[in-house]
Amino acid sequence: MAKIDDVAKLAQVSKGTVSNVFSQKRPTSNEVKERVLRISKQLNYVPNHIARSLVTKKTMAIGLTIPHGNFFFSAFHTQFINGVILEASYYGYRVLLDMIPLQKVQTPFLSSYPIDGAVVMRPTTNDERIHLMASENIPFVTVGRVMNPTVLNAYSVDNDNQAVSYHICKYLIEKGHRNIMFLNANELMTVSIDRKEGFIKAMEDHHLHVEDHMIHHKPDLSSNVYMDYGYEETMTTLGKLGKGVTAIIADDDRTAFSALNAMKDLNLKVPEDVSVFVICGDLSMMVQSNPSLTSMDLQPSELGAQSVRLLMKQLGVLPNDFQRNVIIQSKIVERNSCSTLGNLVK
Amino acid sequence: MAKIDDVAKLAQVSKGTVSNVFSQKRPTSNEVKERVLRISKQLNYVPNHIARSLVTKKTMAIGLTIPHGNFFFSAFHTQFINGVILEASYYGYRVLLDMIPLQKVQTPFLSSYPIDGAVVMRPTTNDERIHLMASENIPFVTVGRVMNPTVLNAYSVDNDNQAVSYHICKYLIEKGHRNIMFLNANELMTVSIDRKEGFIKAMEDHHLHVEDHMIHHKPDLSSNVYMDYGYEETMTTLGKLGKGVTAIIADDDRTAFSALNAMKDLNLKVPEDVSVFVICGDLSMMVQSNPSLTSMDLQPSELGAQSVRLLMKQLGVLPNDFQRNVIIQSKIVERNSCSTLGNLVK
DNA sequence: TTGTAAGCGTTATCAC
DNA sequence: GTGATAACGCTTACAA
Repeated sequence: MAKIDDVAKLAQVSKGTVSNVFSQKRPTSNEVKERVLRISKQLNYVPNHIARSLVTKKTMAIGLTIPHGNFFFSAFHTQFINGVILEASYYGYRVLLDMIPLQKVQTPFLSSYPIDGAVVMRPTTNDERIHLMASENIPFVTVGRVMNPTVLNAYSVDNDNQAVSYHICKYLIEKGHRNIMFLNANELMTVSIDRKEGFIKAMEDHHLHVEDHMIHHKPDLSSNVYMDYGYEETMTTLGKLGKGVTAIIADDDRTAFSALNAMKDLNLKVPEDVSVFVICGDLSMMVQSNPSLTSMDLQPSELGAQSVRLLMKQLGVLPNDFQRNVIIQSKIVERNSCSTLGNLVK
Repeated sequence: MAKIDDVAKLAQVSKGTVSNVFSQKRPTSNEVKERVLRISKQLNYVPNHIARSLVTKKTMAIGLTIPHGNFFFSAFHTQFINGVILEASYYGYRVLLDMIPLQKVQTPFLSSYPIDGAVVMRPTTNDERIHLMASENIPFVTVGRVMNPTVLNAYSVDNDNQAVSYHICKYLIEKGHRNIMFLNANELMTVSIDRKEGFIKAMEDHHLHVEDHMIHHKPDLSSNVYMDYGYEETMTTLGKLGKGVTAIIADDDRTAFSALNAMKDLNLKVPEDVSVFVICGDLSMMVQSNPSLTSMDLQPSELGAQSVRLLMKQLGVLPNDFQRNVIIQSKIVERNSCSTLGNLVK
């Protein structure tokens, strides 16, 4: 591999000049620039990324921490990651996929973490990854509200999750539903807390009582019913217990799918018997199912892009306006899975 | 951030010794090791990854090239990526998510690529990413057979795709089906070529004629019917054209889902009227659908792990036995979506 | 087993 | 606008 000295020698300039041609941190005359570039191509030279990093102290990479373990991407994750990669590459940044190491890192591998910043997906209450970032002084942006008591003023992007569930609930109430089952995300995730609040608030604002059977939480990843979440809840609440639920709000497409299957087994029709609302699903799955699923679009790829932009502000790549929290708009996309209840009696 | 010199000074050893304690490339006395480690912890010192890379010429990162653009992960991808990350972290390697840059890299960002090797997912015929790797001399492993005419002897992991479709087809034929529709992957992917051959071979081995309506290919990513693949094909072939298909083989869970929807709209029952076989789907989706879906398990996470292991052999991390191609076993998982045809008449 | 010192390939500083 | 030269923080012969 050709080095900067080789190019400098052949182009008859100093290595400082060659450096400037590539980094564009200082102007160079066109004549010299052209010659350097020509020689570089000829020698197949490109600056060594590592050597550059050593002196600039920038790795030009950001970490993307995703939930670890036996984890499955939903449509939300996929689109989010797409947004991150695209936006990062726009600023010349690479994306390092990043999990919390399951076992402790072995000493021979131990070293500093070669990223300039990180995007932390879906923090939990008192998230250990966030502690790590904060203590290592790595700039980071979370997707979802941070609730670590020791970490204040974190940068984050998020939907207004309280509003999300509030509006969904309101939407259903206005269609005449008053017995709504909410299949919420995992209890530890900050989003689920906000959404629960929004749900309750909407109910109370409409003078409806929130009963126990109305709110469920997705079990832990490690749980063996994790993949089935939505099925049992639907079977039990709508079937065995006969709670008279007329509408279901599902946390994601997978959950909706499970609920839909349960209703098929219960011989319940959507939306005639039960309305279904999906919070953030895979477009194709929602459009293709029959009926197509009414949903709340959380704009995951926009969340991804904005989280990178917020990171760039911390890194000084973008001018920092010190706005620490970005809220991404969400909006209801009406399809055919929610119906108006005929008899609007109380 | 503390540096190696700070630790050396405080521990009253040379920096070479400190280096050895962390890299474990040379033995150190327990007494010294313990002292160095203690001081390091005290100063919060860890070796600088970049500086180490500069001299060792290893970045301890591998690239994972995924299809770019408006792309959606199927269950296959998710599990595959899980396998890669887990196995890579086992050897102390990090994973750089890697897409072909959509626009040409701008000069100020131009530099060498900081990875030691790469895993290339699902190569196409004459894949440009593979050309890039080969010309840059970056060790790589493909997942799926390489068909670039200029790239010989590439390392790859794969299922025996010809056998995969052969066995599926044979399985269905032995259940009495002779009019089978195969919703294959994209035509440009090497897997689809192999699978098509296997399908045809199985048909011919059983003296069945392969007709035009039997083999379809997933459209290009850019196509606006990409997400719907399976729906139209099913509607047209089983509905409008009335070709008398009794079994469908779907390339992935999404495709199966579309086909299932089409059949619902056509008032066709699975498996009574039509049998459905999924090549590699999301477990939960297959188990939860009604009926649960019979499928071929391709072991995606094992593919991921093995691809990393093959890379490690090229990088000298693992002893190299020069076996360039690893075949991962696949096996049929019978569930309830395939039925035996009653009348086994020709 | 440990210390010494020469790199690794850049960029940054300071002259000119 | 360009050239010399000292960092950047580590590993690795080689010597002891």
